[in-house]
This record gives sequence, structure tokens and C-alpha cells, in this order.
Amino acid sequence: MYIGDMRYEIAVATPVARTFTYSYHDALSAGTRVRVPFGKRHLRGVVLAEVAPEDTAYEIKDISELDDDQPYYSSTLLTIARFLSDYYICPLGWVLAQMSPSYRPPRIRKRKSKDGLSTEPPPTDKLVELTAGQQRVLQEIRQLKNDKPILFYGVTDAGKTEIYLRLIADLLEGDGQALVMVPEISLTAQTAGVFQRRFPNQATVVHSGLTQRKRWQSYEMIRTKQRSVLIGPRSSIFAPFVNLQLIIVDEEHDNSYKQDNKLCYHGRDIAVMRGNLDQAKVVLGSATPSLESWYNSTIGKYYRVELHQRVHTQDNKSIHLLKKDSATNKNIALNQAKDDRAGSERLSPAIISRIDKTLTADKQVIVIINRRGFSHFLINLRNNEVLGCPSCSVSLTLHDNFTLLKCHYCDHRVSLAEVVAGQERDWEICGYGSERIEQILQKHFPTARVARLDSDVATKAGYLNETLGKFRDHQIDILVGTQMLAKGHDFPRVALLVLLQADQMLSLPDFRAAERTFQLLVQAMGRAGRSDSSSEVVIEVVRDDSPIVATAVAQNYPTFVEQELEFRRQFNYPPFTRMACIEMSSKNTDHLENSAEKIGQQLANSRDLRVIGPADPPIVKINKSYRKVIYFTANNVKELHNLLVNWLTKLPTMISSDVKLKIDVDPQSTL
DNA sequence: AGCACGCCGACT
DNA sequence: GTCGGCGTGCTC
Repeated sequence: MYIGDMRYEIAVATPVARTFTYSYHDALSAGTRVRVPFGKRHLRGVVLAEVAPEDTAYEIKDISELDDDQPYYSSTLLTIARFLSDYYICPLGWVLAQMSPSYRPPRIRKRKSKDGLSTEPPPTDKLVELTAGQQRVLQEIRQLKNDKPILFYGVTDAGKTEIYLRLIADLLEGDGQALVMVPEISLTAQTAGVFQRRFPNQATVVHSGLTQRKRWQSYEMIRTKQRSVLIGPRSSIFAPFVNLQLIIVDEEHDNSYKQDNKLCYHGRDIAVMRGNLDQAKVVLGSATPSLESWYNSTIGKYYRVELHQRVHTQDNKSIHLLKKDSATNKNIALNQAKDDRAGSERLSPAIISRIDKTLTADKQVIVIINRRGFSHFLINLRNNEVLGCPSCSVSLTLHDNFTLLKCHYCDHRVSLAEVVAGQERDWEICGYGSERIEQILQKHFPTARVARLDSDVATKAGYLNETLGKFRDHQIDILVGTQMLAKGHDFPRVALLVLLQADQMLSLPDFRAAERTFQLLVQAMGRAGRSDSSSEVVIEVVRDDSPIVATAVAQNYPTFVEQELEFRRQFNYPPFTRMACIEMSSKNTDHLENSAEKIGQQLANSRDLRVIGPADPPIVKINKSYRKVIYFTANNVKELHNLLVNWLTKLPTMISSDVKLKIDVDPQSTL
């Protein structure tokens, strides 16, 4: 560095909870991305402010390179970054690093007409006429001011997407930009397609499958206003819009909007914040709004607009509750595992015959099986114990046609032959999941085209879209899958929807269990009846007297939400309180237990707080590391936050150094 | 998070 | 005698 160089406070892309001072020979604005030497490494950093030069005990290094000639982060984005850092307790540099793509373009820019951008104009969908209800809602939303977010509660098949499209069309007449947030993976492609066809060459998409380079390209088009509409998952809330006027959060209740590692932010909440800062209209859409959003709309924090009229008005959908009988719950002996008859017992005859009827009528079937009932595992008849992973306290699940056992947490693998070692009579297989159901259905209906979609296969790029496309084109008759099939897809030829073990989630130790179950059921039921011919929904339950299931079957959200809010109020759960979770982990159980005890006591000392725990999480051991959790709730954000910050400062002296902490503010699941 | 420094076990 | 394990400490 030289005399006269300026000094800057830099947030460095590393999880260190402080900023660093660097020098540079030129004036730099806040929000500019730079490269800096940091220890032995070179890291990305962001200019926060100019600081006065003063003598320091340490050497001040030079910024080595600039990434931007103009600041990348707008003041809105910097404000959001600071908020995220404080609220979710995450170092600022680390937050900023996650907010922009890590790809950096080469210095020499090719000046081509910038390269696959000018695609052939895609075919446009023809404009459909709005229903009276849609027209009313559209007018309502148009007239509402931008001072509060709008909760748009519209039943399934009410045509919410068309409303979004019209709202975007409004602002494209001017200079405005719009963001459409969609849940992770399953829906992005379908939704993106609709928007791209309606707004040819004006929309661009990001999703989790993209490389950083592709993401950078999309963001560049937004930043340079070559594109006005961005469709993307939760992280797209950080995109560098220059004139953001509308943010749509589609399926706002979806929990993929919450990140559950490192920076545990909620995309919907950040959307609300950004809308406020950028003075953009925020529309949160759902057929099953989160309790938080609904509550906010009842106390006047959000506006609320409702749409109850469906597009397919003759509702020929019939819904049947089917109690799961114990006969279909039997375990399978190992030597029967590949046998047809053993498998067929898994599905009740009532379901089989309905599928048969549907296929005969040349219609399609969706079978959804809940994640929890997902897998088969081995039980040892000598001690009645389920075969577990040596490193994690979860059962090993059978894969690859009953030859391989896998741990879903640490990827430990062992072959079935090795485990059984000739003692076949000592073992049985219990549970069943999508893979098994697929197999059973294929055997039952040999001429039917059966396909499966679950998180196992959907990770393969392209497979998901390919399968959904085939199903839409009726190249597949029966589609088996997990919850992802319940989300927002539109398949007009589906005449039967089967939801297996629908109430399984209700037994989970999570205060949101009822909400999750209600959402799953209503969303799943929404997949049927999307044409004017009749369709059936079969919901298989373990208990047929659950009020939650009954309310869901009646698709009665208002009643559900009223009852559920009452429950939350009585037990002091969110949205009436704010919750945070501290997860502690260590390989040393003694250290873990001591630390958890100390932390628990410390927290219990503060008046404003309700402490739950320390307790064992449902999965006590992951990757040879043991875990404990403490949940606590405070009356409001401020109390919660004061406490966390206060307490974090004195933490290091309290616990042993090998105990790792993860703090999740507003946790979405307690698993 | 990296990456280095530092102090105890089984190997050429 | 050294290679290497991962505990702890620092990064302008």
C-alpha cells in the first residue's frame, strides 16, 4: 500500500463474525465486489464502507482485484444482508457470499450479440378468459397499495397463475421488473414454461440445477434490464433487480422456502422485507396458507384477497377415506421378498380395483406415498430390533431390488447378503415405499406403463421434467411418487389419485404436524378434478376419525385454520410466539450432555422465555456425532433476539470446544 | 471454512 | 528416529 491509499471495511466470504480492513488506491462504493488476500488464500469480499486510516498493529493488505465497476449490491441488498446476518446469526461476509453467484466472467468480454440469448420466439399460449372470480381478485390486487404484502388465498384450481400473469403484464407495459418465486425443483420448470411462453424473451429462469455460470447469466440479464421477469427458488430473492415492482411468492406455505443450513433464512419473509425496501407489491399465493401468513392477514399486517371459485366448475371429484387394514401391514419374509403375492398384500383390494377401473377407461393414476412410510427396512426376529446404521441412529433401508442396504444420512452401504449371512429365517422386511409400490403395481398391471418420481430419482438432471412431460403426454399410465407429486402440477387426464398412509405425518413430534398433513392432503386432492370429467381421490389412513383429515377432506381451510390457531395460541406456539432452535452436536456424549444441560439452565433463567429441552431429536446420532436440541419461544422477535445475542457472547466459556452449535431462528421443522 | 502450528502414537 | 493423527487458533 502507498501513502494516500484509501481504506475500506470489507466483508470477506468466510464464516468469521467480523469484517476486515483493506486498502485501495481508488474510490470504491459500498456494494462493490472485490478479491482480497486472506491468510494464505484469495477470497471474495464486499466493500462495506470507507474507513479512516489509523495506525494498526497489523499490516493492512491491498485489495487485489475488483469484480465490479459498479456496485453489485444495491443498498436494499446490503440492508437485507445486514438483517440476515443479525437475525439468523450468520457472519456478514458469509451472508453476502451466498447472495450472489460465485461465477466470475473472464476479463475480456466477447462482444457478440452476448450468445444464445436471442432464441427463436417460443410459441405463445393463447389468452384464456378470466372467470368472474379471477376478474374480481385481479382488480382487488391491482388496487391495493404496496404498503403491505397481500396474502392471496385461492383454492386449488382457482387459476392463481393466470392472475400472476396478468399482474406481470401490467407492469411490463412500463419499465418494471417482477420476481416469481416458486418452490424448489418440482414446479420450477412447469411454472417457468408458462411465464416464458406468455412473455417471450422477457423472462428468465434460475433453479438449483443450474451451474453458477448459468445463474450468473440470468442475473446479469436482470441487472442489465435485458429481462424483466425472473422465475426462481428462494435464493432468487437476492437477484440484482434494478426496478423491482412485483414479487410473487407462489405456494407461499411451502417449506422449501426455508433454508435449513448455514444461513437459515425464509425466502418468503425476505420477499416481504425486500418488497418493503424496494416498494414493490408482494403477493403471497396459496390454497393452504401458512399459519403465520394467515395470522398476519387477520391482524392487519397483510392484506388478504380470497378466491373460492374453481376454473373447472362442475366438481365431479369424489373423495373416499379408506382405513388401512392390518392385513396390509404384515412383514415380508426374506425369501418371499421378490414374490408377487407377498407384495400384493401391501395394497388393499379396494385400491387395486379402482386402479384397474381407471386404466380400463384409458385414464391416468397418481399414487402418492408419504415420505415417512417411504422405505423398507430389516427386522431381526431374534431380538426384534431394526437393523440400523452403525454411525447414525436410523434404520438402514433396502434399495436396488432388495440387494443393498443404505443409510439415508451418511450414505453408509452394505449388501443384504453380507448382513444376512445365510441366516435368512432370522430376518424380515417391514415397511414399504415408492420403489416397492412401483414394483407391485407393475406386477399387478403388466401392460400399464408405470413410472416413479421421488427424491432418489429426481436428483438426476432432466429426469424429473422428462417424466412429468411423458405423464402429461399420456406415455405413462401410473405415476408413483412422494409428496413432490402433490405440488401444483396440472394433469387433466388424471382420474384417480391415491394417497397412501396419508395421516402418517400426524404422529410426528412436531407442532406443525397438523398443518403439514392438512397441506399435503389438500394439495394432493387438488391434483384430481382438473378437467370436466369425473375423478376419484382415495385417501388411505391408519385412523379414520382424525379431525384434521376430516377437515382436509372437506377442503375446509377456514375451519382448519381457526382450530389450528386456537391450538397454537393455547400452547404458545408460533405464530403467537417466536421460536428458535439450538442444535448441539458432538462425538463425545458426556461433553454433549454437560453442555446441553448448561445451556438449558442458562436459558431457563431468563423470564421472558419458554424452554423446551434439552431433548433428544428424533435422530440422535448422525455421522457418528450425537445430537441434542433445545427449542425455546419468546413473546416477540425482540425478546428472542436479545436473548440469543446476549447469550451467545458468554457461550464459549460455558461449553466444551468440541460441541458444535447450529442456531435456527423460526425453524420450520423440529426434526 | 481453510490452513498452519503443535504435540502424542505406529512405522520405514 | 519420522509420518501423521486431528485439537486449537488465526485470518486485515
